[in-house]
Amino acid sequence: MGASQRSGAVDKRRLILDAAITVFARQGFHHCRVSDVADEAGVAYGLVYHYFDSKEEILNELFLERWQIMLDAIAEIDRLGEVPARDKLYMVASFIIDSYRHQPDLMKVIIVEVTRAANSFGRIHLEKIREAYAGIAEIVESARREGVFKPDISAEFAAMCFYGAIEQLLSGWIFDLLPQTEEQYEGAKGLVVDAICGGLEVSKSGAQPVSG
Amino acid sequence: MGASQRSGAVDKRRLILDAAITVFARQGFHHCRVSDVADEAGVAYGLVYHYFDSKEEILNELFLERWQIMLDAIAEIDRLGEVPARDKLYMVASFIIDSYRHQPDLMKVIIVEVTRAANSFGRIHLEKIREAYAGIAEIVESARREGVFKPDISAEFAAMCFYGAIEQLLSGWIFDLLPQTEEQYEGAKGLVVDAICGGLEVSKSGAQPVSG
Amino acid sequence: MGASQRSGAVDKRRLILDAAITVFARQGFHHCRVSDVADEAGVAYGLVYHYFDSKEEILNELFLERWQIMLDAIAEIDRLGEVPARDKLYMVASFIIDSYRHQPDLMKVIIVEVTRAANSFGRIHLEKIREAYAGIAEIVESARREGVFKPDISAEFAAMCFYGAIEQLLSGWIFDLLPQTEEQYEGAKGLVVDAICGGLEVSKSGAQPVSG
Amino acid sequence: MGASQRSGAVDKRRLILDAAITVFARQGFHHCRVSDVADEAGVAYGLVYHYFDSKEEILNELFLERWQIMLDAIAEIDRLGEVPARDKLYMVASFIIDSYRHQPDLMKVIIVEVTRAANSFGRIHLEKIREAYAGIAEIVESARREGVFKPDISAEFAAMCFYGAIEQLLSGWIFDLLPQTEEQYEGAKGLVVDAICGGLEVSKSGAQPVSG
DNA sequence: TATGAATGAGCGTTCATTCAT
DNA sequence: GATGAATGAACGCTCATTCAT
Repeated sequence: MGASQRSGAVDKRRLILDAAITVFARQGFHHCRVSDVADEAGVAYGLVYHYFDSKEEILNELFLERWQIMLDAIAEIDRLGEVPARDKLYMVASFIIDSYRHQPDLMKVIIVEVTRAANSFGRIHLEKIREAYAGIAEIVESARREGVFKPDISAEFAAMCFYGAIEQLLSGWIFDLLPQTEEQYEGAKGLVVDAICGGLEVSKSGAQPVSG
Repeated sequence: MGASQRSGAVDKRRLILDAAITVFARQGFHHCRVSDVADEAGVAYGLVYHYFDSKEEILNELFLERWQIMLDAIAEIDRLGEVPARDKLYMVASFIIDSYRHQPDLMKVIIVEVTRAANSFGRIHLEKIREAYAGIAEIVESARREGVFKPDISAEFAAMCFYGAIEQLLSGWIFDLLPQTEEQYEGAKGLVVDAICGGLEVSKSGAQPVSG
Repeated sequence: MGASQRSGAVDKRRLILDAAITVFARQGFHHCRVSDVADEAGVAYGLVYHYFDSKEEILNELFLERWQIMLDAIAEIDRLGEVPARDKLYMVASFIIDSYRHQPDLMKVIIVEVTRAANSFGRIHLEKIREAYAGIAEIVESARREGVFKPDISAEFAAMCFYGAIEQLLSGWIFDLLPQTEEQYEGAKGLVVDAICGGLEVSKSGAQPVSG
Repeated sequence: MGASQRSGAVDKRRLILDAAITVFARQGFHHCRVSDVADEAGVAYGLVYHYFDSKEEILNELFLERWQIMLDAIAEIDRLGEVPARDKLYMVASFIIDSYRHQPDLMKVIIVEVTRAANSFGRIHLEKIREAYAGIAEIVESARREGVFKPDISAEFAAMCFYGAIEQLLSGWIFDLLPQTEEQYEGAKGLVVDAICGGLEVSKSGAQPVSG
């Protein structure tokens, strides 16, 4: 943040963060050394400690930076007025999937090292993580109030299912359990919303096409 | 295997495995020492290495032991004849949630340290993990063939959503983001199936109550 | 020594000693485990401690057992009356080389792990080792007194050269730096005596053929 | 290599190597800890691993460093033109004995832990060790071709005897089996050459005094 | 005798972090 | 800012040895 930003100058801090994404994604946070990150960034590893207090702080920053963007996006989607819940959820799914599409390594790191590793140091981010679920829950809750979503499935519960399904898709891509093509990414957006909102079962009402 | 099994005799190997569950769950695999496991088991440090080749092997065994039981359960459910897909999925959800209910620490370890940590050593278990998804996918595929489930959502995709939703619920319990009561556990079984099969949206056909 | 010697019964103690020779020679004393010795002997490794106080004691016994035989042989050769010094030295060389020929592993262990490792635990055997040199020195000293050997080369010095040359030959065989055939072994006996007694240089007196 | 070389600055890498010589010689390679080396050098434990990959690498470097100097010396002596073989061998003996005189600990380490321990890791240095014998053998071979040395003792064999005799002398000094005075060292040079070249026996031709 | 489970001190190695330059 | 030498706590693993059976 406070790093030199003179035009033309290389932002070493950013360089290190980006290198960390690559290295954490490739080797895993616990299986890489600070020097691996420094090497990837092409800087002396002492410099890492000039910009960051610890190895964990790098991960923290990577997570917070990206996660906040998502929180903001969800909040913004949440604020949209006359948009149907299904469309809002499509936008959320879309945002998360596009995040992976554009920065697969970063999302891999966030999911593998933070989101699901919350028992160790990720615990400090639990509140932030919960915020995302809460944001999604609000979308669901609105729909419940409007009678569009079933009343017997709590918004919190529904939000967890929805987010869980998406994160599982990302995990599938991350670990090469699902095919990764542009079509898959794009199709997944609608399908996950269809699956969760419309359900897997064939129904009389049918699945309404998403307008997004 | 070759451990003493006379009634009354303590199986130290089992003791160590159980202690490992406790310690791995409490401190995380990477934040505990082998001596922590030995201490928890009340055995000498070296005995751990008498029974296991490495710290990782303990985790591997914990995972494989439990995961195989789940794979067998899914396979068995899959083989059931005239049972509706929704009921089968209920049984799967039920099995997984009960697994957590009865052995929360073990499931925490499996999810946090193996299932979602597949980028590091968990990688060696990817095939086993994939088998679970495949088992669920078969249930979905049958339902699709019978016209009960939508044809435009692939079985693999649906299985990922379904499993992801359940694992997210477990994560919610693990990290205290969702309330943990017997009612919650029990209710979650039906709700997650309702959510995924019937969808969140209110539909004409309505959500059929599960017969399980 | 005190082991059971009932006819037909296998002497486990001897079994362990022989296994130790094989294992120490193959892996080196420091790079093998007691269990390796037990495995080679086909006994439980607890039994090793029934017969020996420690791993080192096995080596000590192997050394002392064989070395004493050599000391006795040298002493006996030394005592021979009217035999020329060169013939006596031939007999010594012969004895040592035959020892290697018949028990290469044992001699390898003795040379590699004891004789030249005298800085660590081998130090306790220094006196025994010195005895061998002293025995050879006596043969040389007699020859000096009789005027057959040069007076300006002390017997101790000469003994060291003689023994060193032989041990080096054994090392050459042990480490495959010299060809190992029956002819080589046999020829070496005479050649090493020729070299040390007669010298490498061509002389008027010539090298007297050994009568042994 | 990259260590600070400004005058007055201490080369920690060299410091560690020298400390290792002292410690390896005193306690033996297998009976000392890396921390003993670090303590002796007065540096932190980790610094040893900053400069060396392992404990063994330190020994390897100590050996290779010194051994190469000896190989070069032998090669140079070998190349000398009109010098008699006996004088060349005197120079070789002289070089080795002086090596011990000036760096007894280093030579002790090399002989005890590498040269004669070639069955374990020393095996990797066998080729280097063999080179020394080959260098000496060339000197002998030249003498044989010129008719100065006996034709029936092969150069390789003679070289082994010669080197073995010298190493045995060093062993004698190392283990305090031979008196260590400047006179002893100096005298040994000529005596070992006399013994091997001229032989122990009194001959008509007599032992020519060495011109070195 | 014979077994091998049990013990625990010991050691090599790693690596996050500090700091002098 | 930038470097990388220096630090040392921590930890996984080994294995000689003991001991209950």
